[in-house]
Amino acid sequence: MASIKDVASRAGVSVATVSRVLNEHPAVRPETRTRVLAAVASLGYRPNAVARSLRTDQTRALGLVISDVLNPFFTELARSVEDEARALGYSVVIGNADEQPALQDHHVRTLIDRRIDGLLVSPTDGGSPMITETAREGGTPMVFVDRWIPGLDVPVVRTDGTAAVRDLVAHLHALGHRRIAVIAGPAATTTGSERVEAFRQALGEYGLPLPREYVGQGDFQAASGRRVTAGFLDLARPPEAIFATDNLMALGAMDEIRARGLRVPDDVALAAFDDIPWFLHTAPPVTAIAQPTGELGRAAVRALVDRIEGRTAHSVTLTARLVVRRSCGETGDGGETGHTDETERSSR
Amino acid sequence: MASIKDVASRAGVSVATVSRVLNEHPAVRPETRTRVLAAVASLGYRPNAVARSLRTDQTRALGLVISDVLNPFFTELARSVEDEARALGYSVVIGNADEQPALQDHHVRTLIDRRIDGLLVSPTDGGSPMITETAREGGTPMVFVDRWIPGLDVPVVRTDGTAAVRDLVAHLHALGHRRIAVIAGPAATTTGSERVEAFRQALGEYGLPLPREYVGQGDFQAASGRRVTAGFLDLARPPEAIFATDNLMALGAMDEIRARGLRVPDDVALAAFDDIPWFLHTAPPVTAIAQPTGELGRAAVRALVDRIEGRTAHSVTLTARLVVRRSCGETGDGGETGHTDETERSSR
DNA sequence: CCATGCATTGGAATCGATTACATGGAGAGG
DNA sequence: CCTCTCCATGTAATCGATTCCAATGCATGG
Repeated sequence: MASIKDVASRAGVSVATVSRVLNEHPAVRPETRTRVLAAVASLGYRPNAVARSLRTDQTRALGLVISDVLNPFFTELARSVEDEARALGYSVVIGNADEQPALQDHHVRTLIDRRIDGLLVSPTDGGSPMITETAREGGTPMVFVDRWIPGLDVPVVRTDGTAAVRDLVAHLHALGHRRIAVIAGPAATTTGSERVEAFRQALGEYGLPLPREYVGQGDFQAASGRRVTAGFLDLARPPEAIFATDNLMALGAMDEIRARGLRVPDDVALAAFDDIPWFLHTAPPVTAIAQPTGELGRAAVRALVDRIEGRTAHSVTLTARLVVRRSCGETGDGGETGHTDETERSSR
Repeated sequence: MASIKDVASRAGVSVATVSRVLNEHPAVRPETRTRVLAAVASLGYRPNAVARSLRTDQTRALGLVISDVLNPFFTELARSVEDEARALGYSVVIGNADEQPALQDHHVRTLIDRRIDGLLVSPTDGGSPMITETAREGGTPMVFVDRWIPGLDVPVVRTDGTAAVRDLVAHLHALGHRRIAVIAGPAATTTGSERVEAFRQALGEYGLPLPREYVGQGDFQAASGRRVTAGFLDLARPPEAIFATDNLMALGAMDEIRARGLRVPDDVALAAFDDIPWFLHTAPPVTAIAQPTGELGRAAVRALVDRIEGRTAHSVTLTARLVVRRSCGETGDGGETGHTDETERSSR
């Protein structure tokens, strides 16, 4: 592959001049500039980003360490992150932690070794040493997205779901449900604990209890949703409604309910945190709390790039909203009004 | 961040010795080795991958340019690619082409500028100049996955779906469907044309025609599936069954069918290419042709790494299989036997 | 006519590693 | 006791860019 030296000798100038042309330095005679550009074109020369990075100490790449790529929520997040990053001139290197702290650390370490300019993380656990350390040292700019680790001086871009959770409880209550259970995420993650907490509080506002046996411990994966749901359905007094704190666990819950020959919402109502296009097409369509995922990803990138480029980054909190479909029962007004605008979403 | 020089002076040796220790060069006295390792640990030194890459001319990173990350098929592919790459000591840099040739070229160019060791592509179009050029020059090892561009000397790792398509047609025929339409993908992609061709041929074996108006042109996105389906349903003699050549277009088809108040499979039967966990949970569960996605990704990485490391890479062709559910109608034997083993899949 | 200044350009150091080659010392063999 | 090896280590070149500083040339003004 042609290097800057080849271009220089082809154009009859020094490498310094070639570099200046390429970096649009003003002090280059137009005629020289043309000659250099011609040499560049004829050789098909492309600057070596590795060499440039070494010299300038910036890679124009961002790292994104995600909890689980197979979860459509994170897929969409990753996509919007990449979009915004590209718009700002950065590439994205993704690492999939698969909800495993060890894998997460591996990716963080690898990314830092590669000297990415900044790191976007939705932490899998509550206090990975690798992450807390890089946050403390402040060598690599970092921003948390979706989930975060308390007590660190790192901007957080996340969604507040408390209002939506309250709306959901109101919805369930209005439909007559009183015994409501929740499938929790890992307590070590903020989203895992916050959602349950918001739910417990909202139930309290309606004078509803959240007994211990109605809180099942999941891990944000479908299998755990199924296991927890099995436990609920085996209770002497099984719940009338189940709230899964993420979409994959809701999927597992549907599996288990269906496997027992029960029906949603007739036998058990079901709702989920994190809306995804597919929820429109399940039987029945699932009532879910929707995060502004695209905006979340874009805001996270902007915050990170602010930090990288020396501006002050601010935390951002967006709000989730309830999308009522049919998995909790029919409301008086017929539930969802029409399919048309919802379809727009799944078709992007 | 500490550099190799810092380690050297801390350990009282030269940088060469430090480098030898780090690269497990045998000619280092054990005592020296210990001293260096101690310095490394006390400084928390990590080698700068950028500098190393510049010198060794390898980045230990693979590029993956994917047609559409939001498509669960490609998400799963990306995940398995990352898994296998990590196992072999490589990182993966993903680029999402979003079915746009221009975006695809942008990513290919950026990745090559970053001097990735090899490139995995599922081409969006039939002959991007950027891709054909890099394939011809042979500078960066390349492997096609899922889709490919004919006429290039590039290994291809793909799935052969002709047998599964034939099974599908047999299934539809057995259920009494005779007027069967297909939603095609972009003709410029191999998967777009092959699937339709296999379908046409299988229909022929049953003496069924595939009239022009029963072939709708889609682009692998949900919206196009919806549009094409609308066209089908507006025909004087609408088809009894629709075969969508990818999962997103099947989703769009379901949208349109449902929006018209029609039912699957009673009014129109539906089948899709590419199985995904969600198809189990739609109403009704969708009959689909499943690719061995994980194996596809892993085989692609192995082929690419073979090429990178100087071994000869071989093309790989895996076979798809039909997964019968209920969206084409009930078979005599009751269709799917049970939910249990299928559930395993969605729970991974 | 000379000093000054500006516009261009080149030389060379530098980023952080790897590695060929040189060097010095110790032990072995004669 | 000298020389030849071999082992361990250091010196320095190198990868491909960027950028500071110096040098050159030409024009302008006094």
